[in-house]
Amino acid sequence: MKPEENLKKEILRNVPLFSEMDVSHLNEISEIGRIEQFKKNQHIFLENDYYRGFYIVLKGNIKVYRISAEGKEYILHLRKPPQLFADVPLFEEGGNYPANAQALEDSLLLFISKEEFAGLIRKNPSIAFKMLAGFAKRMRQMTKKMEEISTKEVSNRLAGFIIEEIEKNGSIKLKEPFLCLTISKATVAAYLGTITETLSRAFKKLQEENIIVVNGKKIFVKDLKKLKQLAG
Amino acid sequence: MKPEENLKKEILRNVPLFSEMDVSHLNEISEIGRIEQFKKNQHIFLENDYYRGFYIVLKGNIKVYRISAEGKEYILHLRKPPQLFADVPLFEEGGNYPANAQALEDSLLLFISKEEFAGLIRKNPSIAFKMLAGFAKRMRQMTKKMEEISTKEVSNRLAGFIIEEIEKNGSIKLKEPFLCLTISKATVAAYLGTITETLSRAFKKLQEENIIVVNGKKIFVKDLKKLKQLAG
DNA sequence: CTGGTTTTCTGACTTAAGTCAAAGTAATTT
DNA sequence: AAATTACTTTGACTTAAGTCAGAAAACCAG
Repeated sequence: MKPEENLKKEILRNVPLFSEMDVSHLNEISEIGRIEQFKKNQHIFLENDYYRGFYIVLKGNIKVYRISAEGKEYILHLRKPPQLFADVPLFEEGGNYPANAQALEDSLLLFISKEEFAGLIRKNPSIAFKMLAGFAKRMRQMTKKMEEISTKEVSNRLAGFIIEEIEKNGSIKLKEPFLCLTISKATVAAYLGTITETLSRAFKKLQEENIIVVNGKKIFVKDLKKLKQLAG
Repeated sequence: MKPEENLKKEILRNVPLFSEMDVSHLNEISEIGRIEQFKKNQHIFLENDYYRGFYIVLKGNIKVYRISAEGKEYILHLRKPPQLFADVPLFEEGGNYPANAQALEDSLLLFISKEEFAGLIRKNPSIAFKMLAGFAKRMRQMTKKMEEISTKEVSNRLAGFIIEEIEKNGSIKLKEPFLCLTISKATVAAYLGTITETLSRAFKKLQEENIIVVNGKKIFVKDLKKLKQLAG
């Protein structure tokens, strides 16, 4: 078996959508999915491309974004293993991708075509419920983010972002939580709905208040309590 | 049959979730749902209340909102017939309502308990797919709104809101589209992620540019092309 | 290592939108 | 209809965050 195959099975087990499947089912999913490699900065699809199916991130980091009429980039999601993206259009009328997707680093994706997925869900209708749970969770996250963008200012949103990240990497439990950005600060800015200059000043502000220490791409949390307070 | 019963059946036929059900199924849904009346300003549920089930709007207007730590109201959704609300928590772990819901006018709702719904979906698994389609549509709307809030300014968001409303009431096809607000401008402001003063100025701006004419709660669209352009 | 590119930061300035206070208008009650 | 209340608009002011331009730092390829 190719080394990729092991990674594929390993990750599939962690995809919430497939988490309760037994081995034979996982093998089946593994069969219908096609592994695709993308170099850093390479696009996976563009807005308005014909919708072929969705992706599961096996390795790397993907940004899904749109460009506004005025040319401003707006980042809809950042996706790491074992997350899905472009799964929403599976259940929509229109036949095109509604946004752009680009690899932020060399990435490995599992592509599942809409036709294959239709077959899979026909055989395992319980996947529909998994999907509903996944959608529900994301809607919750989205409403939270929407609320944040319209009621909080940038430094508060940054505080929230840092907390999310140290929760994900588990270091929130340590005495000094930390995080190492795998994406550029310009990307973080667009994700928080702002621009690099403003983000830079927000980082400075948090540093001046002795809440964090920034060293290039590394961020050390000095005062988690205050950080949480800011994030609200 | 009570007059409410007719309204109930009539509306249920229009709920996308139930749209393709045959009469016997609709009757069944009608059976399990309980009609509830709410006076203007009355609350349907509050944040952190125990989650009992979801609602279908038969008549009236409902706002689902949250209050931020600083006391700012943020409106998540405005719901009219035949829309659903509080359906997302059906598929989530936590057992509480994640927001507040309040009637903006005297309203009639159909309440469906989570237990009854679980039974319904067991008998008609196809409802899960309807639900997925509904969630997908809403996620699309939410991403659109999020993008708008973080990239456009208030007058553009207002333009978008007016277009949505005249699309919904059908008057967009007329020579002079119009809309009659059923909610206060303070509510519109909170829905657009801003405050009354700023909204008032945005209305003024659109009027000064001869795009709309505002007369109390009535808004007449004079220049749909420009309005669409602003909305982007 | 070095020259060049990209990314990030800083400062000066502008602007959209928030705050506060007050006046004006509309709606409701008695 | 008068009075009370709620909603909306206006004006003066403040502020968060965007723009533009340039400096500094980090990253990479030859």
